Amino acid sequence: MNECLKYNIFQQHCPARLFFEKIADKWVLLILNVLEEETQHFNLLKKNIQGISPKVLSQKLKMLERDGFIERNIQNTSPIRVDYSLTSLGQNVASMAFQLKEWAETNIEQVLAAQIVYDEKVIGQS
Amino acid sequence: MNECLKYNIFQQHCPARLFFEKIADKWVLLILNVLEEETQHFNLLKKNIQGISPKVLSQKLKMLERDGFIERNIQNTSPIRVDYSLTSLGQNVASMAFQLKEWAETNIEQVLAAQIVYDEKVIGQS
DNA sequence: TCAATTAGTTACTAGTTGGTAACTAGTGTA
DNA sequence: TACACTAGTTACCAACTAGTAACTAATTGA
Repeated sequence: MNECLKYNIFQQHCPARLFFEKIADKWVLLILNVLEEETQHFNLLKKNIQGISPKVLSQKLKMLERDGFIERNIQNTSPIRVDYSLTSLGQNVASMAFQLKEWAETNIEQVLAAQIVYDEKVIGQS
Repeated sequence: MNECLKYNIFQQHCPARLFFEKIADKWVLLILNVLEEETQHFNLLKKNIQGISPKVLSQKLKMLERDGFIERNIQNTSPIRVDYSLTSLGQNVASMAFQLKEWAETNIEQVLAAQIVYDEKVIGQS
């Protein structure tokens, strides 16, 4: 292990590892991607991230707020509206989440092609 | 939804979404981080990624190979050794995984500080 | 008064993930 | 012969994660 680094994600109980595991999560990265585009309120997030349940969305938003990634702003409109926006800390991670999204969308065909090649090879072996 | 994009991770059954969910995984991102540094064989990976079991490591490596991210090279040494290395496709994702690792290790203290602030606020409210 | 919209919460359940420990199988060495 | 090292695999079980559906609570407008 590297003695120079105080934090090391390869060490099982390192705080950085625990945190890394928390952001290496599909819902978290999807939420950050949506917020990277613009501030959104609860129902808008739910609508934009197809398949997320209000329970999970609520849980993840709470976690992201606690970690200092997003801000929760209650708007005095009626009916009441709660806006979620990225903090500067959150923007850093969100930009990485965005890179991952862009990469996935533009390279998925290469991945699908690789899968076909692999599957044919496996069938040939059996 | 954006009509110009063929693939969109926000759509629940889009291949890009399924793939995005697959790489948004702690073990996958940890493996890619280790391989980003250098080619490794099975037991070395297991040793470097503290806490991973041979079962999970084997499953994830198979998946990564199928997706075209890593190459599995059997060395004719004795005892036999299997080297895992990144493909050019894998290097792209690995570099993003590396950014995430670096970010986690350098910013974890800010996150821990934010958690303390949040927890104190919540206790104050109750 | 009743429906609709906001933002969630709750209880129950189903599904997925991962840990443990023991095992296979091939090769080399004491 | 027996152990060690390579690379996994397997079965069983525990724990976590997430889906469903119904519910709370406040406000507004018909």
